[in-house]
Amino acid sequence: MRPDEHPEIRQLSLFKNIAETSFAYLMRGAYLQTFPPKVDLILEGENCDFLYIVVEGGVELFSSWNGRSTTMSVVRPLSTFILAAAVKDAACLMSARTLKKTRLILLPAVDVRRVLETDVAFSHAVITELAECYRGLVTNTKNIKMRSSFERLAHYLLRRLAESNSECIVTLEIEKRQLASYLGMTPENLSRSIKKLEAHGVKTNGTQFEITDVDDLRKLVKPGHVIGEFKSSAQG
Amino acid sequence: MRPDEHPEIRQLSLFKNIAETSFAYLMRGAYLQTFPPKVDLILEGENCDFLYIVVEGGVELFSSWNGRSTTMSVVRPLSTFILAAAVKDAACLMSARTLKKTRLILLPAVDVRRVLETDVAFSHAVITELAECYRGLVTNTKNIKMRSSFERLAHYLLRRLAESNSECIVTLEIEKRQLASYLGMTPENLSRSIKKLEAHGVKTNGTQFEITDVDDLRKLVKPGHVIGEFKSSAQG
DNA sequence: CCTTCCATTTGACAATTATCAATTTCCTCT
DNA sequence: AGAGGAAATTGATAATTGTCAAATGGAAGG
Repeated sequence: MRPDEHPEIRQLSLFKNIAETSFAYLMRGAYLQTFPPKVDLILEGENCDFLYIVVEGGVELFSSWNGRSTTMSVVRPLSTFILAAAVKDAACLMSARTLKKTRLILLPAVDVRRVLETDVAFSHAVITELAECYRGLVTNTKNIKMRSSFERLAHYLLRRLAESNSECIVTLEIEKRQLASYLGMTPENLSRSIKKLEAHGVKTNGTQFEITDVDDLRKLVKPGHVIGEFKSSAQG
Repeated sequence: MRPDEHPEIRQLSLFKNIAETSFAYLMRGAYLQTFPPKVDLILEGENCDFLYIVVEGGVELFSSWNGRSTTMSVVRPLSTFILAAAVKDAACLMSARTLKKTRLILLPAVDVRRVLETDVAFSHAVITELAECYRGLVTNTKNIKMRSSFERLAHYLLRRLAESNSECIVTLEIEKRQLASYLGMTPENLSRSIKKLEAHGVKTNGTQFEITDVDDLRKLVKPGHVIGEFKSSAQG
């Protein structure tokens, strides 16, 4: 891939401060590839050969066991995923599939580990990234263990609202059954929870959510204090 | 603290390969301190001033929200905790308290970040450590989301059995209510689950568990394939 | 040795969440 | 536009998990 093909990825926190030669080295071995929707990219248990960058589209990280399956995270542009496995040269703990048509950059994990050895700035960026992924997951785990599914939905909406430009509109960017899986509930119960939200200042219409009474939602979520900062996603 | 006072900590993967001067620098600012049981060490939300090393005893990492509380991890000697917050100079996402009389080494987080800037070997060790913590938490999250509380208990026992020297004996090193919280269930339900285990090749006596039929347990846990590697704990 | 306290256990019950089946709605493809 | 298929919703029911209260047991301290 030509390094200048997607100049925006140079701005990723992982690459922003690394040496030009390091970046060029990484780009030399990089693929740019476009995948259709619902394509499996990674099967958990397999060794991790690439660090992935989502340039366009979206990728779902999920896990399956014994007939069950759960969405761990949804990765949007521009971000990387499966960094932890790539640097450790270890088996992936999550599977990955495209949500829709998706453009990805694949960096060979060997190259990543190689640059890690030579570029201190890259090491530091990886440390920061991993620490953020870890802390995102900590918040996630706290959510799952301490909040009910209804509260998790409310929390999710507030988080999305904080990320959005709008004062009161949140538009889901994933299907509801994937949201349900991410939140650790069934699609049926998500449906019922969404209905219950109407009693708490949220009007819904398909994938659109209008928060008419933020304070009411906040009463459910009780953010700020400790548990859930409004950012982070965790996709190491 | 005298660097030679606890030579074993030099063998921690975090410090094993760092320069002598780096290690000495870290030790120069280090405290060695002994705490009684049930002492609060960290309150989540507060900024993180130290990287902690458990030399003796045990520390519980937990989180509280809205009257609820959950054990996130139990840290045993010799390990560090709260690394992610320390390197990021960020607020702690978990609280910490001693389980029993505990001897800790406190490394000022500023010193840790300082050495990070100068010692490449330390950077690499931190990367590995953070990646492992992250992956531990991923496994944890998968457990909580895909297994029932009874299955989580069975999984926990097998994990502890794998760590132990014994062929068939597992001795709990934490109180049952803490185990319950760690596993995401109530003490009452843990009690009932332990009883249910007797039908699956486990004899119990207080904190002692004798696994008389490992295969039966394995049938419940279905390990190996993907979900749960038998190590890791996650205490970034 | 006894007392006291607290963890654990047990039982009854309630709340939450999942499952199954049947529609309905929405999206895509022709 | 219409048909087909998948997603979402709804209702009924079951399973899991949590809550409350009481009884038991074990460990620490006098």
